[in-house]
Amino acid sequence: MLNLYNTLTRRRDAFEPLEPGIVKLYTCGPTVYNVAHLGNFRAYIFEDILRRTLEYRGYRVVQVMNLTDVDDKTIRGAIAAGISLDAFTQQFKDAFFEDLKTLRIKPAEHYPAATAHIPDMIALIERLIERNHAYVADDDSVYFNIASYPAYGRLARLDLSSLQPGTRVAHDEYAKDNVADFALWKAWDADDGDVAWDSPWGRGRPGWHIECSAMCMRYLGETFDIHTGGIDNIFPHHEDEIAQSEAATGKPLARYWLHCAHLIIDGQKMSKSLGNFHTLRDIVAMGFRGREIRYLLASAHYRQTLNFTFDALHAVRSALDRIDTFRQRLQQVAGGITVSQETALPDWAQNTAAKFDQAICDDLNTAAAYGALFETIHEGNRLMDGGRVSDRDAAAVLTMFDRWDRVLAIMTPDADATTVNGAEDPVIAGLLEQRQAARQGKNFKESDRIRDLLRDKGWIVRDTPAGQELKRAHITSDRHSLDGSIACAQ
RNA sequence: GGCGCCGUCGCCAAGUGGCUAAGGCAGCGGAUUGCAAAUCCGCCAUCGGGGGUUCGAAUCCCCCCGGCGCCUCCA
Repeated sequence: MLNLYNTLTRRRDAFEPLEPGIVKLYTCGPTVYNVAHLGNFRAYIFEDILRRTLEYRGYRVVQVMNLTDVDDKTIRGAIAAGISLDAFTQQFKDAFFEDLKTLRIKPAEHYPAATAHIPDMIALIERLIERNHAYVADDDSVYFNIASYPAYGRLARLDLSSLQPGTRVAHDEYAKDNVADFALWKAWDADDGDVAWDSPWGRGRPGWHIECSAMCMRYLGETFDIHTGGIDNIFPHHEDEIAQSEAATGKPLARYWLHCAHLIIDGQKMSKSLGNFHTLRDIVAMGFRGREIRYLLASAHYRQTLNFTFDALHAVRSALDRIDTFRQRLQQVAGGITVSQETALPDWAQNTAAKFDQAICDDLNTAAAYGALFETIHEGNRLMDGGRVSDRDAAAVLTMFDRWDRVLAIMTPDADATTVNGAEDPVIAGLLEQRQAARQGKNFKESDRIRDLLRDKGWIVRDTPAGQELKRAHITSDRHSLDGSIACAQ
């Protein structure tokens, strides 16, 4: 059984899809006015792990992630750049998909763009007007009438009567009947430049929330299973989505609402003014890998504020090394044999296998799942030291790791980071040969000199009973190692 | 002012009423190694502070201290 914490009920609810075997999932995506930052990716990794867990549990998943390509920020950005809205947002859409790959995030089935669904939004707004849930104001904008929807505030647990207007209430929204009413359609104004669509209410553009309602219903139906986003989306975005969708259809929109907590940097909110604002690209440029960042962003439970630090990121590298070393060791013991998932696990792995499943199915407890992973590694190493792991057992554990990795996606090194045979580079191969000869002749001074030389060239060599092994050294530059010193090998 | 979250070993982080408080990183001692590396063995926290409930609390309640978030377009 899979339990998921549902913001709607504020409990961990047993998950059961509407339609057996298939899960319809809507995940709030990026506003493409900028390159996404670490906080955004914390949420997308959470959603990826949710998706992967559902698949792990045997469900087929239909996931929709919207791309918000029209709003105040995208319009402002396009005008500032002097290019069309489409051209402006396209570059960030491209960057977004590249970043998803870097982080091993599985693609969704659909990535609808808001600008491609304006007619759907107009149709939905018309439906709301017909049902008296929306009205055209004097400024030719259309607003949702909150007073017509008594359940408003149910998700965020907000008491409407106590709602105080925040500082960001636009001054120009005087046309609304009620300050809490929100825009479904915004009449064109000069700040919009040439961004506008025709509608029954004149030229204008959609409000923020309506795109998600229109697009989730188009791709997933009027009621679907899971809707996710960052914790900050609970109000107003998701609250408004529920109001306008359910007022239009009379049916519940999504049955499970999951929200991911924020990320902080060194205990502080990530912000440009504090100088701790990082995009994924910034971190990659320092020499860290997507795999490492993914591991770190999934290392805390998704409903817990995650403290991102460079110390922690360095620690990840060592942890991943431990995983890699263990898997290599298992492969050696397995000696090339592979087994199916049905093959019985050795006793020592059955225990942690159960722990892993329990953890991941308990509201996606990735931190505890990592615990099970490392307990397996410890026990496996211990038994392999004693020569008490058969080839078949090693293969079975490798198969289990592969299965776990369908959820975690952190086990395998990047293709360009895998151990390379030194023979591929004649210089390196030559040095290895020289070192081998020196060691055979007990000339350890010379062998140590070559080892240092290799390290300077970016390779770490270690001696094993099977001979020399070469690993690529991993160089990063961040505030803790600005000298570009060599950290652990990848 | 309203609503909500959090404070667990040097760092990251599980655990939310009852086995000796997971796990990773770092550190210390030992085994192993020509030296390293890897691995193993051992060591390394009583849970922000105070009070209360309970046979029993890191886990529930109250107060205080500290940090974070939402309150109309921010994941």
